[in-house]
Amino acid sequence: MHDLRSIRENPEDFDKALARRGLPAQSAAILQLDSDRRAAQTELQELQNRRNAASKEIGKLKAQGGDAEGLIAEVGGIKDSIAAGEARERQLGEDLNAILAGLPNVLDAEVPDGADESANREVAVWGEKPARNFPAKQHFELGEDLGAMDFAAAAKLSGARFVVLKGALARLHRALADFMLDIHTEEFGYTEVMPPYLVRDHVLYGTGQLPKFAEDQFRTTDDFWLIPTAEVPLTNLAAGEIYDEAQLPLRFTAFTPCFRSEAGAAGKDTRGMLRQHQFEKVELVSIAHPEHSVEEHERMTACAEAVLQRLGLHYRKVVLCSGDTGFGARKTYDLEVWLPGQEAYREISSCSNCGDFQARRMMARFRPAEGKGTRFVHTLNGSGLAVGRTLIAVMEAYQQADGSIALPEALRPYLGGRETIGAGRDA
RNA sequence: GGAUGGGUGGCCGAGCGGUUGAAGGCACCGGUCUUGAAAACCGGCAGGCGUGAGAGCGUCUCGUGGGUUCGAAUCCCACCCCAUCCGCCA
Repeated sequence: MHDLRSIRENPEDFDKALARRGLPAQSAAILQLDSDRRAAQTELQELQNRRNAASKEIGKLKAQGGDAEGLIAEVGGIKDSIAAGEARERQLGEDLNAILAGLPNVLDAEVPDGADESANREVAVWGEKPARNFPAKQHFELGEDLGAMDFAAAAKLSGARFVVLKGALARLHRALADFMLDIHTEEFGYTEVMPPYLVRDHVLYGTGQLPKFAEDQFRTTDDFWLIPTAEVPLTNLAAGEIYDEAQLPLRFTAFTPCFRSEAGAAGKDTRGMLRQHQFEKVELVSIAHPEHSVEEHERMTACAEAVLQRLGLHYRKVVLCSGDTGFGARKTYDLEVWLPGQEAYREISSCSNCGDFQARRMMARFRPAEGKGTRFVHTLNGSGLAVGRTLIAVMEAYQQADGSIALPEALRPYLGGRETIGAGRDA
C-alpha cells in the first residue's frame, strides 16, 4: 500500500516507479480522485457542522422549554444532502483504495531494470559444480529408481503436481527441515513458530496476495485460504501491533506446507517435484526497524545461504530485476542452487525486503523511543530454504554412479548417522 | 452443530439518546519532592482527514454496514469477529 501523501508530494517519482514495473502512469488519476474526495469531504463537513450546531441548539432550547421547530425543520432540510455527501465521499475513498491496493511496491534504486529473469544480476557465486565421471541424472529418475519418489501414486491421490515420498527420501525431507530449523533458531536467533495453515481474507490482504492474486491461491468451501507461504501467517503476527522500538527486530521461522494453484504455470516444470501444488518450506520473517531493514535483508539472505553452504551445495546469488521482483517487494535476492541433472541454476530461496508496504496494509507499527506517535515497521521474508527443492539439490549433487546418494556430512546426525541413501537399494 | 455473553483510546475499564472524543485506572512523558531512585503530589497524553502562515478551527472514528431521530457509543436490523458452556472430535 502506498502513502498518498508521498504521491501528492512527488507524483513524477511515483509514475517513474510504476514505469519501472512496466505500468502506466497513474498519479494524475490518483490525485484527481484524491482531490475530488477532499473536496467532497470539505463540502460534507460544512453540512455536518451546520447540523451539529443546530442540534446542540435544539437540545438547549428544549431543556429550557423553548420553541425549536424552526431549527428542526432546517436540519431536516439538509439531511438528504448529508447522506448524499457521505455516500459520495465513501465511494471516492473506495475507488482510491482499490487503485492503491492493486499497485506493486516501489523498487529499490539498486534493482536493475529488465523485463524478465534473464535480466537478473548475479552478485555472488558459492562453491563449484560437483565433478563426476558419469552423466548426472535428474532427481525424479534417481528417486523413482530408488523406489522412494512416486508420482504415479501421487497422481492417483491428487493428480498432477503432487508427489509421494517414501522411505529414505521421506526421512531425508524431514531431516532437512529439522536441520534448517535448528540452524535458524539456535544460531541465528529466529523464534520457531507453528502457525495456522488456513487464514482469513485480511491476512492475505496484509501481505499483498489479495486482492490481486486470488487465483493463485486455494480457498476452502468456508472461505479460508490455504497459505501459499508461511510468510503470510508469520508476517501477519505483526498485524495491528504497536511494538516498542526496543523489541525490534522480531525474527520468526516456521516449517510449513505451502499451497499454490500455479494458475499461470501450465506446462512449466511438469516433470518431477520442482513445481508442486503443495510443497514444504522453512520460512524466515523479520519485523524490522525502518532504518535497519537493509542490513536485516543482507543478514537474512546470509542465513539462508548458510544452509546451502553447510550442505555443500553450489549456488549463486542474484538480485532480481524490475520485471521479476514480486508485487510486495522493494528488493529481492534469489538464491539459485545448481542442479546437475538439469544443468541449471534453480531458485531455492527468495529473500525480500518489503519496506513498509505490507506494514501499511496490516497496520504494523512501533513506537519510537524518541518523539511522538507511531511509525510503520519494515517487513522482510525469505526462504531458508524450500525443503523439497533442497531435497532435489542434495539428490542431484550427491548422486553416485550406482544411483545411490551420499549424504552431506552436516546432515548425517539428522539421519541417525547414515552416510548414504540407496546403497544396496536400502531405500 | 446447539446455547449464552461480548467487541469502547497503547492496555484495562465506565458510559440515563443531547457540552462524552468519551469517567476512572494502568502504561508513557514533563515537573515538584529526593544525594539518586521509589513512593507521593501536580500537569500532559488517541488517530485520520479538511482548513489556516500560525496558536487554532472544523469534521470523522466507540467491530462493519444500514436504519430510527433535529441529534446515536447509547435504540433497531444485518453481517463480521471473539469468549464461555454443551455436543462431536485429533
